[in-house]
Amino acid sequence: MIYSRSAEYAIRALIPLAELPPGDFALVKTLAAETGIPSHFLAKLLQDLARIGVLKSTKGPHGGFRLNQPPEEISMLRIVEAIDGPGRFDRCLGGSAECNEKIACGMHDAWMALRSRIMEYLGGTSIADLAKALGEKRRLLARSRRRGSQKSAGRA
Amino acid sequence: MIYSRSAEYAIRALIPLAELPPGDFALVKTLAAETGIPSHFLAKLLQDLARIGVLKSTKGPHGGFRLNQPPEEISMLRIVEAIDGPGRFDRCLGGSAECNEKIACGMHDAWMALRSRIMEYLGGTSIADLAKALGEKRRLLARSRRRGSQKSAGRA
DNA sequence: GCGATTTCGGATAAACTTATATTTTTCCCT
DNA sequence: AGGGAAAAATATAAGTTTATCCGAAATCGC
Repeated sequence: MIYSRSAEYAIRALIPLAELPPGDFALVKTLAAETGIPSHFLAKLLQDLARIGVLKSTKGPHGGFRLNQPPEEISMLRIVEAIDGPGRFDRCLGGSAECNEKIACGMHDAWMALRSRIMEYLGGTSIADLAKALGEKRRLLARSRRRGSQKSAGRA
Repeated sequence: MIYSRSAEYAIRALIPLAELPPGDFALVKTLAAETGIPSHFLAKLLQDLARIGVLKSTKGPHGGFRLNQPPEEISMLRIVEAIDGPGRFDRCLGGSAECNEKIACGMHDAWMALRSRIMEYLGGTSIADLAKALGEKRRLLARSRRRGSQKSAGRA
């Protein structure tokens, strides 16, 4: 995997949050049920995201979590760095702590190319993008299910 | 990181093995000293690689480890799969155990594109490639370290 | 203010990865 | 055959990630 499971959870939970009517709060319990993530664990992750300003939390009745900024402005990279710590992709595949042109490492150049691909993707994809892609996919699936056979496809 | 530290160690240790005169055995202790990898831990990794046939080991005096096949035929992917287990990149970034066209996942398509890049790199790069790239880099560094006297002669 | 609801934060623990130490087995050489 | 060298196997420990639990603090409705 490219990032930790924790980061994966965080990103996954942000999508339903992005689909919420702006301003609405969601309960951790609800998000956990929707995504299948252990709720207490998710709570901690969301707290971390609240701490860095991505989410807003309120306690008490009608409380919960909501986005604290437009989903377009939240990149996957930001979440990965918040959860896994920064510099996750800085270390060269060869292992040198800091690999550069001045260090003997046969992987450096190829890794940098691949790395930039990864960073482009993570940095260039926002939660809004993910939510939108998911919505389209859901529509597509619903349509093909209506139109196609009654035979149900395998569930996961 | 893209793969585990264990896999990183294994790949790193294979490079000096590939640079050895064909047939020669290297001691774990020597490899560990050269690469800076904890020797006992490296021993375990090399044992794993011997088990899957990438390395050949012999005990006793003049024993040690050597490649069991040409380094051109050992891809990084093979090592990563041997050490980290197969399917490390099968899981979609969104978390679905098996993500495909039939499952609602907003990341699937983008991830598949990125994933194929990664697989291409890991699958397409052999230990021989790494050793060669490293050798070239070492030569280049040595030359530029002898700097001062003349501008680079432009020879390859 | 009071009680209900809900997050927050700390403590704990299970699982996995990484690392080390020790013993056993195998093999070569004399 | 016997002694020594080296990997193999096993056990243990440390560290990190993942997961769970619980009490405290905050907020709301009354």
